[in-house]
Amino acid sequence: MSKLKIYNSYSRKKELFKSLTPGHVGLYVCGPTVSGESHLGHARPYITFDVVNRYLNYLGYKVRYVRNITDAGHFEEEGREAEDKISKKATLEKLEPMELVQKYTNLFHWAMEQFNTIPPSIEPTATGHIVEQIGMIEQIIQAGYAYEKNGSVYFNVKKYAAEYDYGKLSGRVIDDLLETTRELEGQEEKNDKVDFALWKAAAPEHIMRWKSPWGVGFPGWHIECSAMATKYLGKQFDIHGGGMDLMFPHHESEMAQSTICNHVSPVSYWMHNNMITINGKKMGKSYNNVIPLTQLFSGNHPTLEKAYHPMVVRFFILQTQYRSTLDFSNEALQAAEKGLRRLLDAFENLQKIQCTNSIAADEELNVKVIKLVSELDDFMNDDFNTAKVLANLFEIVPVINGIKDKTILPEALSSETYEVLKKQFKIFIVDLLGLKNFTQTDNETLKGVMELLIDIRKQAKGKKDFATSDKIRNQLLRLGIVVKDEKDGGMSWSAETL
RNA sequence: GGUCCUGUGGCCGAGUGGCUAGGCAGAGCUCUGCAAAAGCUCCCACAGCGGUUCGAAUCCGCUCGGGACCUCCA
Repeated sequence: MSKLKIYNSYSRKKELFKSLTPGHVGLYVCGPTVSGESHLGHARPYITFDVVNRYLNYLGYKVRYVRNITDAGHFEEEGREAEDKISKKATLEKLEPMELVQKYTNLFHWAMEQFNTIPPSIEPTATGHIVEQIGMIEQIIQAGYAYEKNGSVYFNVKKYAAEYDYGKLSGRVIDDLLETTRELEGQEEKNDKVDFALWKAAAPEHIMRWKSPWGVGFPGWHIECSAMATKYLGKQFDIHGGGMDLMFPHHESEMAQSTICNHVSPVSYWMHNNMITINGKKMGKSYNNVIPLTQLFSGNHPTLEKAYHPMVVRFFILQTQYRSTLDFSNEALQAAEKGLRRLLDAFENLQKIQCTNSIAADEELNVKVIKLVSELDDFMNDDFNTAKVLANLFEIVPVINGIKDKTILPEALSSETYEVLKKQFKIFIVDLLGLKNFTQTDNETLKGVMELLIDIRKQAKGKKDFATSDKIRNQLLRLGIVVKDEKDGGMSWSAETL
């Protein structure tokens, strides 16, 4: 079998994965800023790295998965507003900052549950780690790579870049950065425009504020990840994940801070997921084109033709390799919905197939199926190519359906093949891709009612009373319940969970 | 303006130089009381122009288009 390879943004190559501590993996993923509601774009990294987490577990690693909650608030362009995003919104909504943060944290957790993501092992908050952040800043100052100005502390990027490879991760050249013509306010404090804040002095109206050796203020954006990753994963850890848009300046700066404090480059493998686009443009608040998750699930948004179940969204995201952009459209989401339903139906039908013959009657088909299944691991090992995994699963779907419809004899495949099929389908669909049925069939009352209706319909059909049987089917359809006549005279039903 | 990425059939998307990706939609057929579902078949595309090669969607160059980052951003 192949071995896991991960595309490392730092080297821009796929590299064989080797964990620092045998049997263990440290995984850090940049979490949400809880100053507002999560949108579709945010869903991608959390679903992507959920699969990474699941797969590493499947490979037998004990994973410590750390994903932070940024609740301290970053600044609007430094100095421009003299208050951070969270405190500003709090005033508008007449809420306590922590009340606001709590609200969006809860909403985020709810959405993650809807997506069937496994919670991280540790979910540290920025506000809970002010002490560690201050400690790190002090170390950087002592090492001579930061300076204090009017109660704020800045990182000396030029000095760092002279000795280390600042810019390599994001493919940036310091000289180019210096030439950037963009004029920002509040830059005059910095010795150099490429320097970034480690600590910012808080203006009087700034609500979120902490005491520090440099006065009352709040931490810079990048330092929280350095502090929390170091605290929970150590000076060096295996994988750091996040969206591509965080590569610069966030991850670049994070790497610089950690390198100075810990005397070693912190991360073995940097992983970055690509963006979700809408009409070709990145979904982001600056573009005013975001679709909040609550609205995506409810369908209550001008661009949405209908509601999309979280499982459909998850499937939609996994149908693409995580390093490619993924374009949102109603058409694409609806295609995903149909595809997912077909896959899950086949998965369910697979469980029902019974077969005991040890020799496959159709050797060619048997070999083909075994090949398709055995490739699944290779695809995951190739930088988590869930798109290819799904493609192979879909290639097996007609075989399963054919057996169910008796156009293919169950004996075509050997019992051993069925065992492998059932086992691997369960592992990949349920355990690794985290997909689950999104139709409702476990409500006991509904079940009872449906049993009755199906019984009546069967009787009607038996008497060729098609008016009655069609009435039942059509009325139920209007309620979102689909009744299907099976080949053997039986009837099945499924209902939307909405 | 700088740096980087990208352009695949009606839509979404895999693609390691040679072999049908896959999903959805569309057409036909089979099954069915009719549907739905399912199965089979068809639609065999790689922005354009050059080049390298026995052979290129895949490598190189140019042109055109799209995007990301350089500022908060998943």
